[in-house]
Amino acid sequence: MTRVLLVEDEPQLVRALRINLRTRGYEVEAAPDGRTALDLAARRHPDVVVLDLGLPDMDGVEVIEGLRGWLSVPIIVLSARHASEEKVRALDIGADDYVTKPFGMDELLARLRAAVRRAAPAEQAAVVETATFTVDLAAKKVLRDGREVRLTPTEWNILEVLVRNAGRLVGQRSLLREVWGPAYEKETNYLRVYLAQLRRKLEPDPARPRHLITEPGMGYRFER
Amino acid sequence: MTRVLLVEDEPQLVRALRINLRTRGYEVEAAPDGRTALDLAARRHPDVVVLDLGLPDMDGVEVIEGLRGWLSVPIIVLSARHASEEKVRALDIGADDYVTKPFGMDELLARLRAAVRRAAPAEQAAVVETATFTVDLAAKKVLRDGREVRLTPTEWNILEVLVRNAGRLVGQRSLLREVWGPAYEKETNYLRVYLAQLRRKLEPDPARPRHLITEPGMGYRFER
DNA sequence: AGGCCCCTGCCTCTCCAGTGGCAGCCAGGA
DNA sequence: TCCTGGCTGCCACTGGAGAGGCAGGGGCCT
Repeated sequence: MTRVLLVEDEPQLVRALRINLRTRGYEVEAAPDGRTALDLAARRHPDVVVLDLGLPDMDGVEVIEGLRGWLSVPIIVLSARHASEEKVRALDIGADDYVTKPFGMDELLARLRAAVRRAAPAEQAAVVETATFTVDLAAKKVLRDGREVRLTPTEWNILEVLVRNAGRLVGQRSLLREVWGPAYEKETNYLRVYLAQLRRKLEPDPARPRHLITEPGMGYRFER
Repeated sequence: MTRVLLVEDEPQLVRALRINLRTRGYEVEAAPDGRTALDLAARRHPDVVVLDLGLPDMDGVEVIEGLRGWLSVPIIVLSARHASEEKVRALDIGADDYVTKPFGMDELLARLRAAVRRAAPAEQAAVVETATFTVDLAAKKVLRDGREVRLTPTEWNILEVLVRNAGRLVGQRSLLREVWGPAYEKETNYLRVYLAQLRRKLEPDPARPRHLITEPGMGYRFER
């Protein structure tokens, strides 16, 4: 199911959108202000963000910037402002679409579908194999020697981020941000504990990891 | 360079868009009708398509359908029709954005940038090669003779700054500022130590560096 | 009530960052 | 010709940050 993060402060509009999205099979998380939005984005990992630029606590531009850099999902901006500079600014700092109020519900939904469709192909390659274990990203399963390995939610989240960036280094901060949220960027000890657990469950020789590799001082890397 | 396929039958609009796109560094292919558009798309493989729905020979919807299925680049639709059903239809059969005429040139260009940006990551190849080693900026890896070279965080930061400015001189102050921060602009001895370490790890003959070159009294330069 | 997961605290160990000392090279001046 | 000063490269050393291992408690969900 597609998760939508709806950032909007007008209750009626939230209500209307929520109903429309729900009936079309979307899961909706609503945030009435920027702070809540950033928090929810970190904790719930939406597939797409619908963002009103006129929020009570922060400038919409700040919200976009707060999301971009670590979240790559599409952002569709809603705004009452028709001015060209506003649109250009929002699009250039990372928004994917800009819809001016008042808007037709049908059009917004179509733009949402288009944005989600374009973002989708990125999640291909749902199965990644190594010499000792197999990760099925879609099914959320890990097999080792034909047997299923049980991972806790946190363990799975970490493994998922690393596998999606297979071969690339993932910095400690970005890993912490993706799994625990922006407030935990400095808790590097969490990583040590959970990487050790993952290695115990997955590596043939946990003392000499071949797939879940530490880059001292920088981060971690998954190698197949 | 980004190649734009511009499908539009009004000569003035083609002219205006062509000039605007050219000056911004895009390569422009123009097609006045649907048949030409499909033909050009097949032969020239554009990176993005700007498509007017009102064409003399075919319905714009057919053009979108003719492109989609084998071409995955973004399609931005231009149209004089504001009706909601039109937009929904175009977006649902594969368009990525829908801009109604008359439109602001700035806005169209911003939407174009957003569409290209979203499609881009697939073809990024942040890899720089020299005769003796290879730097992969995205994966944060350095290969030498097929083997991976381990760099410490500081070593990597320095190498990254130099490689991103390949061929250009990087002043001692700016290098210190980028790696250690503004407070360290005078600690030129740091550079001597770490450049020596990098040369030992990467240069074929560290005593006679070919890629990490000192410009006495000025700074350092990376040459491939 | 029980189980399990998340997080913490402690210990050990590795190794990187930064320091200081010294030698080589070059250019300019005595 | 020799000396000197500035810049660079090389090496050894040390403090400390960061990494892993282990054990245990608190809290949430079932």
